[in-house]
Amino acid sequence: MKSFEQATSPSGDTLKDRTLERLQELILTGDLVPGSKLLETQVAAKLDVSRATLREAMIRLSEIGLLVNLPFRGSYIRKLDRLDLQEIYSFRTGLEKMAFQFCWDKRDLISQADLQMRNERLCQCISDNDAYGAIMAELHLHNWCYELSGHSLLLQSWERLKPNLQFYFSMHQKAHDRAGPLRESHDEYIRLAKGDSLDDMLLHLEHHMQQGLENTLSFLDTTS
Amino acid sequence: MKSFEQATSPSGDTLKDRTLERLQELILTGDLVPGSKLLETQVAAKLDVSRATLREAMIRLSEIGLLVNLPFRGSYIRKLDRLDLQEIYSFRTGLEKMAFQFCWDKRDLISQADLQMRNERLCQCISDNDAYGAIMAELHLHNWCYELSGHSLLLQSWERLKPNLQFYFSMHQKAHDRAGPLRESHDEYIRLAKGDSLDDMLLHLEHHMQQGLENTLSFLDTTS
DNA sequence: AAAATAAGAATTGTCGACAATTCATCAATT
DNA sequence: AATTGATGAATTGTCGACAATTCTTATTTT
Repeated sequence: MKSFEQATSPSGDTLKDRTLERLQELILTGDLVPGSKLLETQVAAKLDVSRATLREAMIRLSEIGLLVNLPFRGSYIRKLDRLDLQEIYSFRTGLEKMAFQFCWDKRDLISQADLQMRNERLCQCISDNDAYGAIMAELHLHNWCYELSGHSLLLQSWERLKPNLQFYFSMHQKAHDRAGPLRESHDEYIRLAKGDSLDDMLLHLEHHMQQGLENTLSFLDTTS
Repeated sequence: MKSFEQATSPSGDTLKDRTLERLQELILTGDLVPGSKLLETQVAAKLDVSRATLREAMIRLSEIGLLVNLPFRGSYIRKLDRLDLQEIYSFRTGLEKMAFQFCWDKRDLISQADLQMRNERLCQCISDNDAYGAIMAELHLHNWCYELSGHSLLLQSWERLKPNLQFYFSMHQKAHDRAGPLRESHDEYIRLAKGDSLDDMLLHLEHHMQQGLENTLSFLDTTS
């Protein structure tokens, strides 16, 4: 018997899953203010689902880290401070280095063309001044190495981390309306990812991520 | 206002959490056979909780990977094959390498003494032929670098991965009643972890993990 | 006036019941 | 005989109500 198909997209057709996505969207777009408390009855009514269903969705969001649940005291929208961001970025760096190590020998012409396409989509969004699209395109670009690695645990970890990045990017963008964390700094990334030296790629990753972090960190002094 | 205290031990005093722990224990001890289906009504009755409470616990176990949930079709106890184990070990290797990179400069006499103690506890269990205790002691030993790293995302990832290891060790031990994956092979690990060369430690980690994997993989041919 | 205490309201945790979907059985068709 | 299709049972998904806990506010005490 074939073992269970890992659902490539965990967004099933169950109401709980759709609720999860909608709530996540509400958080990511900033409709729900970081630090504020989520009243289950209220949110359930807003999303037109029962509390039980909402709670099942909230558990997953807590696991991801977008929500902080205190037993009997409620769930709060995650607040990101400078330290949290540093953690996210350093962890992301480590994950992506792993991903490149695993995917390195699996690269071929098809996957390289795929990478190229993702980059072009990103550049297009930047040209169009489409900040939100650019964020998504950048994340999709970075998805490449995880998908290619064929390492489900690694991909899973990245998928869990990604919403946190998206969350911060949205916050950041909302606070300072021009898109911050983006630029054409991916040229080198692409070049090395197609190149022959894994070590160079890994080294560049550290630099690339560090720069991305500093580039975004310099703003975070709005609220303590 | 102080931001939310990350609960150091997520095992809160809520029934859902206790249920999670008990169900996890049932899986880890092998009372529930891998691949078998979990009937919610049945398990809920067995644990003497409502189905809603059980379901909330099961969601978390699905996230960890001990359960596989198929919408409308049920939840199954995870089945580990050779490939899964390889993934777990390679991911674990990457995580622990990250952990040592982060904790390296934080080592001091106190933490080194702590490491020593954990190793001695492991050796004690091995001497006593306490297989289960040795498994726990080994995991606790490896916890050291994650705790010391002070990196919550990293620690979290490890905590999520750990039950899968525990799961396999128990399966393994149940299938071949002598304790398999353990030995005094941690001497070198300890020595290098206390030493001066991070590179040597990282290199040894690859070796240490690879050996641990091979040591356990050689059995897995009981059921396809 | 400040701190401690106690009722009441509000909110989260838990439960049992109903709805939607899948699974098992068996008859009908080719 | 094998495949298809329908019917009923079993199981999961979803809901609304009750119980336990926390928060608020008023009252008392020092």
